[in-house]
Amino acid sequence: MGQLQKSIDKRNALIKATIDLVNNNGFHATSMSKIAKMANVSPATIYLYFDNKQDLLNKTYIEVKAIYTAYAFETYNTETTVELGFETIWKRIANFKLKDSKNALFLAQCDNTPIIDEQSRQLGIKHLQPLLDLWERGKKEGVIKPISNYLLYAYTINPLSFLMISQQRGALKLDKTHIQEAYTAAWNSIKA
Amino acid sequence: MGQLQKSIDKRNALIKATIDLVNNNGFHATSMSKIAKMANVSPATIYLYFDNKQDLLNKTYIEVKAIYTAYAFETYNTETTVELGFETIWKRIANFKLKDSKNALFLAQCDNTPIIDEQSRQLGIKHLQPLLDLWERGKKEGVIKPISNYLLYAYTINPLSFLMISQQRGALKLDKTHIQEAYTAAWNSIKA
DNA sequence: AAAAAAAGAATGAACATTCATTTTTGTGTA
DNA sequence: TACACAAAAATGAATGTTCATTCTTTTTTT
Repeated sequence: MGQLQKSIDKRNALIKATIDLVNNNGFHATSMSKIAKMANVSPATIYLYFDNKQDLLNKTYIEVKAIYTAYAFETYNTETTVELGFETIWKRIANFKLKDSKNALFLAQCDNTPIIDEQSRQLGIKHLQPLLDLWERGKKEGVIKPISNYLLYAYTINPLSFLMISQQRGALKLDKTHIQEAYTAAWNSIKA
Repeated sequence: MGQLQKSIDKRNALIKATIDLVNNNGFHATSMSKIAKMANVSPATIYLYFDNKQDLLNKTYIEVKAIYTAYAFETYNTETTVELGFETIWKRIANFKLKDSKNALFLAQCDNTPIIDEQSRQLGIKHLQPLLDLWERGKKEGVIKPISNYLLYAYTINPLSFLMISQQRGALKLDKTHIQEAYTAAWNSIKA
């Protein structure tokens, strides 16, 4: 294991610790010392990898967002029909939120609070471009209602965050049947 | 203006300041001194009205939630049809989120982070009971899909939070047309 | 003039960040 | 291979600040 690998491991440990602690206590109750302790590192070492606490949070957000969207679009092929393409992406996203709920919870928290820099937030949005493109095509083909992408997102993708948080809090147990029901509800709300 | 009135004014000022500061900076960056300053009060005075910072936040949450649900159900009449009843409640909620976006934003932030005590969160959920009752009736009458209340909430009410946050961030300008489109999408996703 | 409410200053803990050293790593030389 | 040694990485302790909360005194109310 070379030097570079070791550095990457340490960086990853810091990011993982940040996600865990922010998920459980929120950003405000997560100190640099706690992050350092959980990553088995000295507090001072964090500053070799990140400028400061805010920078650590922003970079963590961007990385998690990238993991999320890479997963979401992995099986998506731009050549398919709009309906099938949408189902493919939607189900990947649903799957991600259930399987990788730590990362999903972290994103939900960042997206609903002012803890992330606006610049990092904008950067995160760009990753969703393939889905926006698909929706534009769907509207042109008359398969999807001619409404704004914000409404499309609000009624198809965003509800998954709510369900994931509910499940995380133990209020709800989602299985394959629920996922299919949820997909049907999502598609019904936006199909032309 | 008697003593009691004066106390209530001060308490209200503290709650208002808490909402404003948490909305703009998040809970972690909101200090008791700043809250006191914004409410024109000494930091020590806060402790005459609230046990501590967490208590202040919990009580603020409960109060805002009560304002929200009082508004949501104000024009609702349990005697109407499920469809009309749902439309009535949904549009009141939409209206609240647009007109009283400060309070709505505060609730969204509390509902998506661990800053609120679980006990206060549970208390807040109880306020929605009339809507849950309506949904149960709708399922019995076969007007609404036989799916869990979590799914019903996720696809009808929760998207409004996303739209409100997007509007708040200046990414979106919602008008009456959008509201009607959003309502149609919401209803389409849950109607039997 | 007693009681209640409010105030500002004080306190001690916790925090983000920096600093002075120590440890580890990589490299050129025998 | 073994060693010296410079550069890089990592550390624990120190720093100065900020914070929630409390304490003592002052102001207001009855």
